[in-house]
Amino acid sequence: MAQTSLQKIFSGYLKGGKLFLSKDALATSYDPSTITHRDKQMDLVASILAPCLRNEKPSNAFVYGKTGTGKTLCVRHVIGELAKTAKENSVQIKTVFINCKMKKIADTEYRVLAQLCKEFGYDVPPTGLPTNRLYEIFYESLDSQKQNVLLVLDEIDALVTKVGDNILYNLTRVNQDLENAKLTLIGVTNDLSFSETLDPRVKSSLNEEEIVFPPYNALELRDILNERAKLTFIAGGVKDGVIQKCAALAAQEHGDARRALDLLRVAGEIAERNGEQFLDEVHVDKAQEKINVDRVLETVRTQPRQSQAILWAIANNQNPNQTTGETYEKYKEVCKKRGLEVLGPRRASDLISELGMLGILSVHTTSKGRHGRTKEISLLISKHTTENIKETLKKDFYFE
DNA sequence: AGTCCACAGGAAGGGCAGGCGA
DNA sequence: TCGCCTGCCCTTCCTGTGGACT
Repeated sequence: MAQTSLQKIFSGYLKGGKLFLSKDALATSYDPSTITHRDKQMDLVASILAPCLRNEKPSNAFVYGKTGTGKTLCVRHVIGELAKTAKENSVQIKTVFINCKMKKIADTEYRVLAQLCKEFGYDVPPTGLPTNRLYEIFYESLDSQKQNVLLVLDEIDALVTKVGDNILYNLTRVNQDLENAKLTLIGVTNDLSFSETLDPRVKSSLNEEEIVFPPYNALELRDILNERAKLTFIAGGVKDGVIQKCAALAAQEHGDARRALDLLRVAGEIAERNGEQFLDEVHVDKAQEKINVDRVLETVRTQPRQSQAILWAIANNQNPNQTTGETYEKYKEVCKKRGLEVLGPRRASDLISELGMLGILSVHTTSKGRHGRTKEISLLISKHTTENIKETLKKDFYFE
């Protein structure tokens, strides 16, 4: 029985019209040959980094812009072109990209340094050495040959929030001790007020140049989508209005191009799965809903058990506006039933705040006068998504 | 204006795991 | 083997706080 239904799916898939030419152009990793609506920013990055080609040290720079505004893509693109030109002219340039949000890879001072050492061919243990020793290894390897090193720290705000700006202070000072190499830092962040939080000494040396990437507007997003859609879908596969709708929805979410491309891809996949010949606006609506649910479910799945227990307690409480104390009591019951260890109220309060930061809960601190000060907690997701979460926690993690 | 509640949230530190070097 | 280092999760202790109540 199951076999025939599987075969039905496969033969239906084969018989159905082919909608996609290739999905590559909608992938996050795709590097287009030309980047639309970012000429000004790319020129600026290029002119800042150009001194490399004369073996001079470029200024350190900060790149600001919200998610999906093309910061990382443009920086990578410019550096790629720079490396090509350097190679043609026999100039020695090394570029290192580090994403500071990569958990367990580059989210602490030690790990960033370990990653840097690795880039220069020195394998250091994932933990154990004093940080000073790592700095020494890094400086030695960096200075081992005459070269201009461009170090791009993507999502630099995540690193500084977590471990402070000590590491940036040390990295901006490193050139004083180098004889052969020159190190240039390029910080990429989506927090526009990030530099305000830095130590003034770090700020002045790191913030020598600033490039701001404004959000894309709906028209710009439409151009980007049109270009990518041509490479992705068969001619005539996308109905009128689809691109506009994706662009408009993404423009509402602070002009996020990544979001727009995701919408288009998921909409295409939904249409293809239904065996349809065209992609229309209904598929975009479905894609929007699916992306939202998937995002939340993925977040919930990857949370630690204790956070899941708290979420379970909140999702199963009839009261739409719960307090910290109330939530904590329910959470204790859940732990008892599930045989989990019960965390202290202090830690539980932090976990509730973290769920708030993830956009799953709405958490507001309010004062109820005589009745104290507390957090007001409610679910920030739709009823449909909440049911999905409950189902997932029940099925995958045996909550009941 | 002062009191009081129910926490918020910062600081310090404990305990554990993983690892290095002598 | 031991002392030391780091990261991580957590507890304990403490001070601070907004606003209803007196």
